[in-house]
Amino acid sequence: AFVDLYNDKLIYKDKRLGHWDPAFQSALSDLEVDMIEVKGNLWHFKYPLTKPVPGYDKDHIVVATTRPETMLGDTAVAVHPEDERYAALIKAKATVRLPLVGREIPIIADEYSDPKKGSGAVKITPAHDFNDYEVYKRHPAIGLVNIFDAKAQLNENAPEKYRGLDRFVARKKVVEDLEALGLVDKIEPTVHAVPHAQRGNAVVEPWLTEQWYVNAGELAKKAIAAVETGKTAFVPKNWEKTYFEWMRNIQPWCISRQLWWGHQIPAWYGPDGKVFVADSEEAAYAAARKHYASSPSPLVGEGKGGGDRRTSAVGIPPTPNPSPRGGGGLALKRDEDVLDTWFSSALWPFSTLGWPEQTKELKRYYPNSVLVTAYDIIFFWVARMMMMGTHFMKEVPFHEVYIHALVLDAKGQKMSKTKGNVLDPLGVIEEYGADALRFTLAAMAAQGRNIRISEQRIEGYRNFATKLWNAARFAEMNECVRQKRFDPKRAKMTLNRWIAGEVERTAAAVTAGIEAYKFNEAATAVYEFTWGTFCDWYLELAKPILVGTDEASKAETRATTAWALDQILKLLHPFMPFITEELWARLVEVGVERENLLCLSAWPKLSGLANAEADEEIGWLVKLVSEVRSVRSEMNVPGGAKISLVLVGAGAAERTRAERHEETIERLARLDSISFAKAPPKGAAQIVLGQMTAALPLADIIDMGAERARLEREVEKCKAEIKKVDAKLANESFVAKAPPEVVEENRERRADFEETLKKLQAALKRLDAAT
RNA sequence: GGGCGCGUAGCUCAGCGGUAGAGCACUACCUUGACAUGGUAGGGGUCACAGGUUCGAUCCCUGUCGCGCCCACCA
Repeated sequence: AFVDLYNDKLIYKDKRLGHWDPAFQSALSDLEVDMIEVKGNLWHFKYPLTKPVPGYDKDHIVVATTRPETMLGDTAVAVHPEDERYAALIKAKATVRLPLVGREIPIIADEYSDPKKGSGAVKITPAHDFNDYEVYKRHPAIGLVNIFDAKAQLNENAPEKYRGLDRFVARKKVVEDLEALGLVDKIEPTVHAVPHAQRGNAVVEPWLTEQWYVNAGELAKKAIAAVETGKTAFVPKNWEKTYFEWMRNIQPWCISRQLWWGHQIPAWYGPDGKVFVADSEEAAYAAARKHYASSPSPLVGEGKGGGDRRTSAVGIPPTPNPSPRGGGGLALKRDEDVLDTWFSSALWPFSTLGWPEQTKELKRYYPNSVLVTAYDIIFFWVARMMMMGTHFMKEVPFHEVYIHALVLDAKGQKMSKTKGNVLDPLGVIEEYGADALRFTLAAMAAQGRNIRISEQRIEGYRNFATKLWNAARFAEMNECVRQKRFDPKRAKMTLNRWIAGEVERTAAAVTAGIEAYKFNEAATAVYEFTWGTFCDWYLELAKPILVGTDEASKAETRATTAWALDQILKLLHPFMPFITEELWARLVEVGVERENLLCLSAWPKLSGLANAEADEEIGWLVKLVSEVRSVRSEMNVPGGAKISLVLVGAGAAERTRAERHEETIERLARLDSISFAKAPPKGAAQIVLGQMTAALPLADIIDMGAERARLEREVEKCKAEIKKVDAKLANESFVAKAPPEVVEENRERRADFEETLKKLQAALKRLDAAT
């Protein structure tokens, strides 16, 4: 890949400023720099003009810096071309005498200087500042003076008295010397971010080095287009902004590293420094021999090879050439640097599949469907895979990039080995189980947001696992065993029809959540169903049947329970693989054997199970039981007190339902009996349920004053709701402009509240009559 | 300095142009036959603030304040 890119002129060697770690004497990039806020000063220095300038009333120009020692390497002072304060200086082509050094340097006009900052004049040190280097490239005439050696000590380009000094020692000395000369205008304290090398913590120094670069700007074009045209899509989509932001401002990618591990760069240098990039040393020699045969004999000697880039600027002794090779006295020297690890990582989507051979695997698995990763790796890896993939394979490496959350510590800090705030997953698993941890991560994986790990949530989901285990145990105890060829569509009982429909809805929600990478929605759907629907209602409603004597109903309910539990295990398996697999096996210790492990079983695809009648009937049942429980609790009916329920105004359907589920209702609402009547008995608590009023005769148990207060509260709530809806409906523009179904919905809502209100008022009246 | 994002119940967080939700915590009751790692019922929110768009804003837009992350060497 390196050779190909080189031949396409997309890899080149360039001398540029780079981050330099003086402690390790190597060029830095990527991950290796930390910005640290540091207290420092902003020193304002006066640079004297070499001669007075007409139209400019001072004899000097003020520049400011946070790194005074760099002034020894200044080669210009820049002002903004439109800055009127300095127009005369530009017009006169004025120069200043660089203090301490004596060099005469020009005042130039460049857009880089910002008239609003400091004095509006900025010193230019092209060899030691990135921005200044850019200025230098626009004004090459000013030249460039490198004043540091590889250890960031002052070199021979600095005045003699500073040579050999460490940069920070020199900083103090320069300031002192300028003060002695009266050239310090002022000193302002400041706080600024200073890049530190992560290993060793040395302040990084911008330093001229020769490195290998990839023309990332060129490669980025196709990678940008691929995302623009949707060939590759980010999930969630907002990460595309980040991707574009980076790709459109991409800098040449420095790929050489001064490390002794890694892929060595396949470049060999002839004695005159001519570079031969080739797949192998043999090929490099062949190319070199060919080259030198047709051109004048190469210089023989040392120090001109490409491997001595560090010596070109400062005095590190050149490495001796390795032993000559290939005969004929021609000796090539291989570049000592290695490739940035991200270079080979960028090739990963296809190099792992046998590329450049056109293998079966490459054909089948490139492009990939989805890359799953975290956002902190978009720059380093995703973007580069996109560049290399679109370049070498002419096709994106993957169609989707799912950016998942980062797991942060309890304080919301990114976990890092360096900081030592890493939560050990093994410890969590030891305490709560791997399933609980996994479920927690899924449940908290809302898109576009990080996860702050919460031990309480993990504990909650551990409890959920226990709940599931106990539900399975209940099923086992009640002989709910798997039936071969069981079809929930053929269930006759409303309860079983209902749960089948609920399973179908849940399966659809879980599937949709997973497919959209909304794992929290999927996890929540299966959690709510399992606990809130299956355990809290279905199993409770099934109990009377399971302990009853109707064998046909019992059989159907057992089979349905076993089936529903199997569906739960399947839906839950991606989130809780261990407990579900275990239960999958245990549930068939008696009964029909499994065809497969759970992890190899088909994902539920259900349809046609929903049944509106069943939904309505069970919904009614749930409501009735809940309301009775609520009144019992609010009225402080003692737990042991058995009371009876009188249904007033029940229609035929309600009567049938009440009779069919009599035992269930009695059990769940803790009732003695259920009866029907035209009017409620005296001294009863009354519950309005649609057309029907449910009365609980409690005269001798509870305080009727409390009942009156409870009903009045209900009335108030009802009135408040009606008032809200009325306000809406009275608004002409609402009725005219809102969608008709919304208006209709509100009318219905109003009618429902009105109905309930009437019934409540009637109930109150009866209460009054009774007391 | 540039970019991205977040302020919703006490806490941790979902959600969303038209009835404000979960878990934990809290209160009361319940050792009922799967489960006290449980059950039942409840209390608790001007959805940061201010404007704007809209019939209607927690949700969309703008601004302010507070917080976080990423990128950027320092005049």
